[in-house]
Amino acid sequence: MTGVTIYQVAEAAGVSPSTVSNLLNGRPGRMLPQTRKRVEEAISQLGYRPNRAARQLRTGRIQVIGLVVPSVANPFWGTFARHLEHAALAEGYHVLLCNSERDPARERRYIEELWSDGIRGIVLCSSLPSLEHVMPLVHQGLSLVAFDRTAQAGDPPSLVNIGVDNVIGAQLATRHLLELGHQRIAFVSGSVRSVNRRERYRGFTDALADAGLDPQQAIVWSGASEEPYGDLDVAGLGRTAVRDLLAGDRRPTAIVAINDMCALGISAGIRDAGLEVGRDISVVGFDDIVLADLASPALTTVRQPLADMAAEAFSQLRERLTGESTVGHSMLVRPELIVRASTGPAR
Amino acid sequence: MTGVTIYQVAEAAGVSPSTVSNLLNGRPGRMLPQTRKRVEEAISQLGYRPNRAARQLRTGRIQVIGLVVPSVANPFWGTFARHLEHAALAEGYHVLLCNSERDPARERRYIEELWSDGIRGIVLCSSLPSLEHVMPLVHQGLSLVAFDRTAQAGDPPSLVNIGVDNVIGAQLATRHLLELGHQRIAFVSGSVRSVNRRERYRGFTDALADAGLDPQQAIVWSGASEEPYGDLDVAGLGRTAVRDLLAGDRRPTAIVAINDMCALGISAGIRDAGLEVGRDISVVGFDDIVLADLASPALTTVRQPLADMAAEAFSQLRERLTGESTVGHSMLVRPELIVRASTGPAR
DNA sequence: ATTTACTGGTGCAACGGTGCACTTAACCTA
DNA sequence: TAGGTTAAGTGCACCGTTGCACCAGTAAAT
Repeated sequence: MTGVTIYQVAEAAGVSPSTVSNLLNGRPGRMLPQTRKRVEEAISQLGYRPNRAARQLRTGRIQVIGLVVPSVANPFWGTFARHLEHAALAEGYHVLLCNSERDPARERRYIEELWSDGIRGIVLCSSLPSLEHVMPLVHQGLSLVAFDRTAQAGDPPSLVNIGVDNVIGAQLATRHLLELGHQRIAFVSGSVRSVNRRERYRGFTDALADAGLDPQQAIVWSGASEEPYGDLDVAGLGRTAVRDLLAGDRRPTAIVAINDMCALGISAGIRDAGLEVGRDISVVGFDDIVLADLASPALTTVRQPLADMAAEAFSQLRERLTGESTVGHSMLVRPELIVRASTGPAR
Repeated sequence: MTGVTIYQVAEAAGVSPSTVSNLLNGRPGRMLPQTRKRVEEAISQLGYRPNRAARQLRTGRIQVIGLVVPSVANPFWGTFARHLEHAALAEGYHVLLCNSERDPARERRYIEELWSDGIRGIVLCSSLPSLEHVMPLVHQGLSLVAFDRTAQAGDPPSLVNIGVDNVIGAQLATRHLLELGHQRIAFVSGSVRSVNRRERYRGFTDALADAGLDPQQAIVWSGASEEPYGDLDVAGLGRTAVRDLLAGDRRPTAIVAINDMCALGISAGIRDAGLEVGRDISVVGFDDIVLADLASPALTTVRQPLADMAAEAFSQLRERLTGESTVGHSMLVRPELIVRASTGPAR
C-alpha cells in the first residue's frame, strides 16, 4: 500500500541504510563509484522516494512554504500564487494555499496550523495594518514575508516587506487624468482600513495638490460600511459607487479606482447609466490584471510587476529559511502606468 | 526555537504521554474528569500543538490533499481552487497547490512528489485524455478525483470523475444562437486534444444537426498549431481567431467559444475590427467566470456550478481517503445558460 | 475468600530517515 | 615494525506520536 523504505533499498544494494542516506544527502564521496552505482540502481529499480514526514521529523526541515492570500478567485492573487509557486518549484519547494477572505481570525488560525504542520516560512498577503496576531510565532522562529504591505512601526525586525510603491502608482494614475484635463476626479475604494488603500489615497491627494487642486474638495467614495467585503465583491462595489456618484451633485469626469476589479465594476456601472467609458467618464485601475487588456474599452491601469515580485518574495523567504540572511527590510517596487482606452481627454 | 512536545505537556499535567495522546485522539473516557482537565490546562498553557510530521509518520495519515490545475492565474481555476480549499478547510484538510501549465511531464512530476510527501488524495484537473502517467500510483493506493474530464475506457476502477455535461452545455449555447436566427456560427477553441473540447464540439455539431444544418459546413477555428498553449494565452487566441474569421469568405454572425477567457478575447477581437459584440457578431462563452458579468457587453455564457462541484470533489475524495467508499463513478453536472448582452438577433 | 470485571491509567515498540561517532582494512612513512 | 593517515562504510540513538498490551486497584459476583 505504501512506499519503499530506505531499508529495502539498502538490502537490495547490499549496503547499510546509512550508505543510502549518505548518497541521498550529498555525501557521495564516502563510497566507491561501484557502490554508488549499485545504490542508485536499487533506488530507481524499486522506485524509492524518501518519506518526507520521516525526514522532516528527523531534520526539522520541510520544503513547503505557506501562502496566505485573501482569495485566489481574484485574478490578481491567482496570478501571484501561480508565480510564487513557479519560483518555489524551481528550488524544490511546494506551496500550501490558504484563502483568508480578509478575515483576521481565519488568517491567524491558518498561520498557526501551518506552524504546527512544521512550516516555517510564509508569504502573507494580509490587508491588516498590524501583524500582532502572528507576532508570537515570528518570535518562535517563523519567517514571514509580507506582500502588498509597507512597513509599520512595531514590525518584527526580521520581517521582509515586498510591495509596489502605492503612493507613486496612484500619483501616476491621477496625474495622467489631470494631464488629460480632468478636474473633478473621484477616488473609489471599499474598506478604508487597508494599508494599501491609505497609500493609494495619499498618492491621489498628493497629485491633486501638486496640480493646485484642493484635496479637501476631492470626491471620495468608500463603500457604505466598515464591514469586511469579499475580494470579488469589490467589482459590485464599483458598480454601486457609480450609481451614487452620478446621483450626486458633483459628478466626476474621471475616476481613480482602488484596483482593476473595482475599475471593471465601475466601467460596468458607467455603461449601466448609458454613458461611455473613456469618453464620458475616464477610469483608471490598479494592478494590470490579465483582463485589463481584454476589457472593453481596454483598461488604463498601473501595472505591478507581479512575476518579479513573486520571485523576490520566494527568494527572500528561502534565504531566511536557510539562514543565509536574517535581517528584515522593505522592498518598494516602482509601478508603471499602462495607458489604454478607458481614459480620454475631459470634455 | 521549535515546539512544545507531548512530553512537556505530560510532565506539566503529572501524567504520562500516553494519557495526553489518549485525550488528543478521542479516548477521553479513559481518564477522570479532573485528570482530563489538568491535561487540557497544560495543553493550553504551554500552547501545545501536535507535531504533524511525527503524527503522520506514525499513523500514515495526513490531512493534506493535492490540487493540480493548469494555472490558478486563470480565474476559472482560481475560483475552483478557492471553493475546494474552503470545503477542505471545513473538514480540517489543507490544500497543496500545483500549477501544471498543461504540461504532462510537470503534472506527472507533481503527482509523484505529492505521493512522496505522503499525500494520498489528489484532485486532478488535467486536460489529458489518458491518465496512464498516474496509473502506477493509483494502483499503489492513490485516491484520485478527476475534474472537468469524462470517463474513458481504461480508467482505474476507483476513479471518480466530476465535471459539467459539456455536450449539453454546448448544445444550450448553440441552440440559443440558432433561436436568435443565426446560421453561420463558428466554433473557436485552442488545442484540439482536450477531452472537454471534443465534447463541447460535439454538443455544437449536435445542435446544428438538430436544426437541420450540416455540421460539415460549420466554421471551426482551432488555433494554428498543436503546441500546448498557456491557459491565459487562450484569450489572445480568441483575438487572433476573429482576425482570421473576418478575413475569410464565410464570416460568421455568431461564435461559440470554448470558454469565457476565449470569449473575452473574441470580444476584444471583434471590437478591434470596429464591430459591435452582440449586434454585429454574437458571442457565447462557457464557465461563467466572475468577469463574464463585468465584461462589456456582459457575456452570455454557460454556467458551471463551481462551488457545488468543488464541494462534491472534496467530499468524494475524503470518502475515499477514509475508506468510507472505494468504488469509482462519474458525476455529470447539468450546466445552465446565462443570457446576457453579448448575444443578439441575427441581422 | 477467590474469581471476574471494570476503571484509570502507563510502558513500549514502532513509524522512516539522519548524521555523528565509530570501525576496519589498506596504505604510507620514518 | 610501530605509528599514523585515509578511505569506505556501518551502528545507533534520536526526532514526536500513537495505540496496543499490559498493570494496579477497587467493586461486584460467586
